[in-house]
Amino acid sequence: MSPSRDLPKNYDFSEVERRWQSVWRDEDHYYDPRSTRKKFIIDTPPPYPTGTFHIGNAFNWCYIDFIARYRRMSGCNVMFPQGWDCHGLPTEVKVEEIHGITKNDVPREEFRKMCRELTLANIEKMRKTLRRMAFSVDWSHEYITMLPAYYSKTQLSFLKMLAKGYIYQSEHPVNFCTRCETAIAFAEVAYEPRDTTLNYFDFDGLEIATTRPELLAACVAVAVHPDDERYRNLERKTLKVPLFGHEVPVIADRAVDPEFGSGAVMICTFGDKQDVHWWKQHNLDLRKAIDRQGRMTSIAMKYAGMKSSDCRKAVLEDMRREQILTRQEALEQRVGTCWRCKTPIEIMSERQWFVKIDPAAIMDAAREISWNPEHMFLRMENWVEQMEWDWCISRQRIFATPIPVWFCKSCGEMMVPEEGELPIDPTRDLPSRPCLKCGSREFSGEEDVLDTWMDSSISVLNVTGWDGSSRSPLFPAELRPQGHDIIRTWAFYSILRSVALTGLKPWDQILINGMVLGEDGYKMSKSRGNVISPEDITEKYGADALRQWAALGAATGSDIMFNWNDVIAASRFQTKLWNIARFIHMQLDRQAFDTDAPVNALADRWLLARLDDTVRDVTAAMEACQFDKALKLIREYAWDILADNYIELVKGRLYARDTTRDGACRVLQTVLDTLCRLIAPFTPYFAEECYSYLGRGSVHACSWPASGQEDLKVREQGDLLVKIVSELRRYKHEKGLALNAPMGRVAVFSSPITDDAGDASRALNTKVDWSGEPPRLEKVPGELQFNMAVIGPLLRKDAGPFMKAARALPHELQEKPPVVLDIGGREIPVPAGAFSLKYTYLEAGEQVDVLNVGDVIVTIHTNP
RNA sequence: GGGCCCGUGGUCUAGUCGGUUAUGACGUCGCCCUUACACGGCGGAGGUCGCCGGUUCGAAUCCGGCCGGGCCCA
Repeated sequence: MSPSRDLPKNYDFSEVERRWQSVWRDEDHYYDPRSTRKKFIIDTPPPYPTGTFHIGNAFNWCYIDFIARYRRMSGCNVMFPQGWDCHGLPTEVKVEEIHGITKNDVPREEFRKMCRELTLANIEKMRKTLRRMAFSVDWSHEYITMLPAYYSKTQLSFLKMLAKGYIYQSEHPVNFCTRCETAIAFAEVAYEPRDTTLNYFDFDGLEIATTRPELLAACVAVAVHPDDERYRNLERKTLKVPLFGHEVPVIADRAVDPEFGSGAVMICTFGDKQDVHWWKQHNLDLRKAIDRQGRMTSIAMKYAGMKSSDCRKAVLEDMRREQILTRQEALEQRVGTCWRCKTPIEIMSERQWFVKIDPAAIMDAAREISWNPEHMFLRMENWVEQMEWDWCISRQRIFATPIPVWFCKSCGEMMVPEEGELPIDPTRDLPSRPCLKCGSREFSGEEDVLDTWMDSSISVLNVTGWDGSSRSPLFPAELRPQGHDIIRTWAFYSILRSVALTGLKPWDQILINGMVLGEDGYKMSKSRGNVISPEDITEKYGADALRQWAALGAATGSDIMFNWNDVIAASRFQTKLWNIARFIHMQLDRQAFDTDAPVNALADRWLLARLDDTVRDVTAAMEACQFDKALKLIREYAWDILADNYIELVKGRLYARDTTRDGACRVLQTVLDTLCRLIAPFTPYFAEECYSYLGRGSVHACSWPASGQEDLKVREQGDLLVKIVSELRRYKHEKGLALNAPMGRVAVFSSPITDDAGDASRALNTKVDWSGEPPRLEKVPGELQFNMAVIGPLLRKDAGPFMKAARALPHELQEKPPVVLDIGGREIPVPAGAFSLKYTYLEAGEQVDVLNVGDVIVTIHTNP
């Protein structure tokens, strides 16, 4: 049964998108575990549930959805899971804000419950946006990292890596945020420019410059450059630290910059990363002057208990009073800060948990992955090459996956749970067995929790069904899509964990998308006021238009500026295509046609040949994730080739009463069907609506169109036909004739086309005669035209002299080229198609205007 | 300071392992309400492809240097 083909005059995206969203079923996008089709698993990024799915997420998801839909149509069994990366500080802060408490005011479990409730509400809001955008998510594979089903896997992965020796605890300098009161990893350190003061002071007779006077109590040595003549006599001496009085050694090290400050540096534990190096290298003492809350410790003596910033002021004041502060200079420096709260980080020595980093193994796996765009691989390489410390995975927070270990209270032995007991919270649960070493039943649970990246870096193991014991047949995944901002975190940690737990790369391919910038070219931010949400756009122009913007706004991997113009252009394309569909259905309904009619007319065969080319090129672009190219090709085909050229050319035939229109109807039906399929991954609502009028079910259940053999002859002849008609249209325009006005008789000579089924004639509203013979006109030889694509590669250096020699030939030889050509004493063969002679024509007998279209000559009789 | 990316008509952008007249969109100007579409059609104007040098018969494309912008990292 055929549905009504009475397409509404206007495409109402809002009504259409709402309708199909309610019709589509989640089950249509489920991965089928029993299927024998080729699997295609996407390790999608789990967003942080802030409650808003922003445009950067939407951009990222558009890429994923284009691929998921394309792969499904290509016959793959696609898994497009949706994860939520829940744990972390922002939620803790938000909960404290909402409830007006601090995390220490309520029991840990109570606080976690508040975090979970907020997170679930946020997830629900974000799901709505995902559905509105028509992302074909497999909701049966949704995962939420804060729920036991997921974090028991995080704990399992911890135990596995602990058993394999990847994880250890150690007292080691770590980056520490004193506001969040937790250690953080290097990847979480953001560097920011700050104005500070460089303070010169007298250090037991030696001038020292420091930006951190508050760390004087933590001073463990003074360093100078070994070649610095000024300090030659100081080596192996000790100096007395001002205000504090302890003795520290003077050491020589080439890493000291003699140009900076006074050329003498005080080494503190720890002012910066360089201090850590010196401390290790020279076996220096450890003096902790700042505690976890950022307050001065007892070694700071009279300054103990002060905040470090107050201590800094007090120390400078005391230096001034003792007249040892000699001068101060303004200095701009880059300070490491906590990426969440922007508090300057301190480097502190603390007992922490670490994951060993094996750069070689990680790079081996990274090299096996195909990176798109390729140069993104370099970002990974650069990051791995400069890794210096292992990955600190312990955090002193609450809303996170607990580290699943206990310590025996009597002997200190570490105890871990059985795998079957997971998940556990060691601060609440107790081991099922007594201490293996001493038999005690008294334990203290580890209070530290895991870095959130420990959750998200096993996303691929989770979706491929890893259970800790064996490798899942679904592993590795086919694709990891993500932004370039998290290569050093998520991509890096995922590869590390995959190598550690399975010995394999996590994915075959990684596709990197750029960042979304505001309309002004800057990063979107509330303070700048350039934020645009996906809902702003879907309300005005619909999800399909937004999706087109994502595809076409930038080449894959590049950053993309948001641009209303592109969204508007996208919605116009939909309007255009809608009108094309309306026109086609009108023609199909106007008069019954034979659906098996032969397709003979040149224009009809040409349209199919061009469709075939388009399918081939779009498919190649989709395979390479070049969505801009793919969508551009589709638009060109629909708008230029189909609407502006083909339809204009065959309109007359379509309006005819006879059966010459049957072939065109048949072709139009095919083309509309194929176009809907090609556009389906990009504009799922629009494609579905258009396709529904064909009465062939859902376009999303269709197969991706296949391309056949290229038909070069039909393509060339059809291109020529279109070119001739468009040249004649321009001719009419220049003569001030309306395009449908009658014009003088047209004759085409030297034409490979001898029959166009009368299409040109009807389109131009005049008689058109086709002839393979040359015209009987007086020819005047003109310019010689060279085909550089032929000449260049064949003749190389000889190309220049060759062209010169060819130009010097008499016209007869230019017309019919000789076999060889003499260039300054040497004879070289003349390649086929190297050049052709262009003619101008004079009127002969009757008055005609002449157009040259390639090698074809078109005459127009000025008197009809 | 290091690594990577980018610089193309007024604006945004394609092309970048060399090849005839440099792609498209928006804007702009002119003509056309031709029975799918004026959210349309046809035509035009507008470019030293950041600058300088090199390689080459030929460079937006390759190489070197410089200038400017961005991202990441010291």
